[in-house]
Amino acid sequence: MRVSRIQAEENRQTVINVASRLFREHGFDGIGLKDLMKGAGLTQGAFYKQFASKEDLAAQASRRALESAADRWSAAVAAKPENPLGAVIDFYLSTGHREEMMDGCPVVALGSDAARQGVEVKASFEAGINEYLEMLASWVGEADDEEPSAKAKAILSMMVGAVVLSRAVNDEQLSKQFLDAGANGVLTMSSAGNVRQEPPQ
Amino acid sequence: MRVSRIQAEENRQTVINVASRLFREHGFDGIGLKDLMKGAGLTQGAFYKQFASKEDLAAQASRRALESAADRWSAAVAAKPENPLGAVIDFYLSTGHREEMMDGCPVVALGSDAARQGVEVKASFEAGINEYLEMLASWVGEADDEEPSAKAKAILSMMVGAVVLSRAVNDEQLSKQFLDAGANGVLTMSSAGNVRQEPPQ
DNA sequence: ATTATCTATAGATCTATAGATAATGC
DNA sequence: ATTATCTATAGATCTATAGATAATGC
Repeated sequence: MRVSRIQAEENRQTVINVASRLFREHGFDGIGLKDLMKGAGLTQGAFYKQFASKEDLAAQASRRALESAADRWSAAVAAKPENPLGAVIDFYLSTGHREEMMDGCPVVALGSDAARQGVEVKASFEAGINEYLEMLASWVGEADDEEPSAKAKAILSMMVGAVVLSRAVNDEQLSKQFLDAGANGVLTMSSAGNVRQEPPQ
Repeated sequence: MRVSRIQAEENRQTVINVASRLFREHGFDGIGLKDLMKGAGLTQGAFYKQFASKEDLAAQASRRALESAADRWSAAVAAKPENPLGAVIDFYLSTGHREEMMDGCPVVALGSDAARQGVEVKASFEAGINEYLEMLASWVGEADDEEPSAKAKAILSMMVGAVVLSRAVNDEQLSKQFLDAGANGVLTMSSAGNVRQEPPQ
């Protein structure tokens, strides 16, 4: 029954990977420890030797999900380095991304739920969101702006909102229009002038 | 024990109103029938004479939540009719809205979860989202555009995403920046030229 | 007579813990 | 000897149903 330390650590990583997908698919409250462990080929009894609590796993799975999402951005850019923003928009605001909740952006899949979680889960989201922002800011560089990432924040907001909205409606046409309007909106924003960081007025 | 039909219908409405707030606060899976009914001053036993299932209540509570959110937009506009978009931005992208999940926009509070629900819940969201879009489109009117609401969809996406992101992070400064960058981004979008509806390229 | 709501409960599931087992690691 | 995982279970909670009760509505 006992496995080597190396195998045990590998099992732990598998649980985190599986949870990062199943939480996105079903929500933090939509799946139990039994099914999470089963997805990793283990039984629920092994859970508390690996994690302190379900919330602990939620935080680690969120971190893993955000990391893998940022990797996907990087991969898209690597395949089309002459137009990084276009490359990311192409898949992020696609019907493919809309359909694959389990492998898609965790901010879209779990953003509303993250608001109700503790500081550990939010820290995982914050780290991933900052990675997104760094990439975006480097692609939509603003010349001499006191807050260089304001435009990046507006763009990320539009991207996240567009996919959330596209998933929340039945009407396929309306859903697709959110993705397309979002894509064009991001391009409009990226070529627009400075976006101030301070409150309006 | 039995109450009049009028009282019974009133109780039903109270349950829907309570649920529309408690679902936003805790998520669809984060609160049970017992507590939902308790919030309306009833016991869980009365539930199935009022609703077919928990999902049925979720659909009706979602509809109610979206209606009340649209009413709030209207109220903000009525108080400042010379600048309707500014009036809505002022409260939607405020720290006040960020904090009050229970009375805030249900697309932000439950958008990620709505993607996992059935057609009835999504129909409730779709109806409310279309109301939002109609209002926005009338304020950012595009002259002669084949898809008059593309800009409205981009703006709504940015608004929703900005509040989702502002709630998903711990860092108060970063959180506030999403709201402010979103507000300025909406203004940039609203004064920008036409936003096409078709996919980019 | 009908019925809105109540108490009680069935049956499933949830998180977390306890003790057994069998392999690792010293 | 230690420990990673297993089976089993405690105790709480979940959705949904059943039958009792007491008031309405005919």
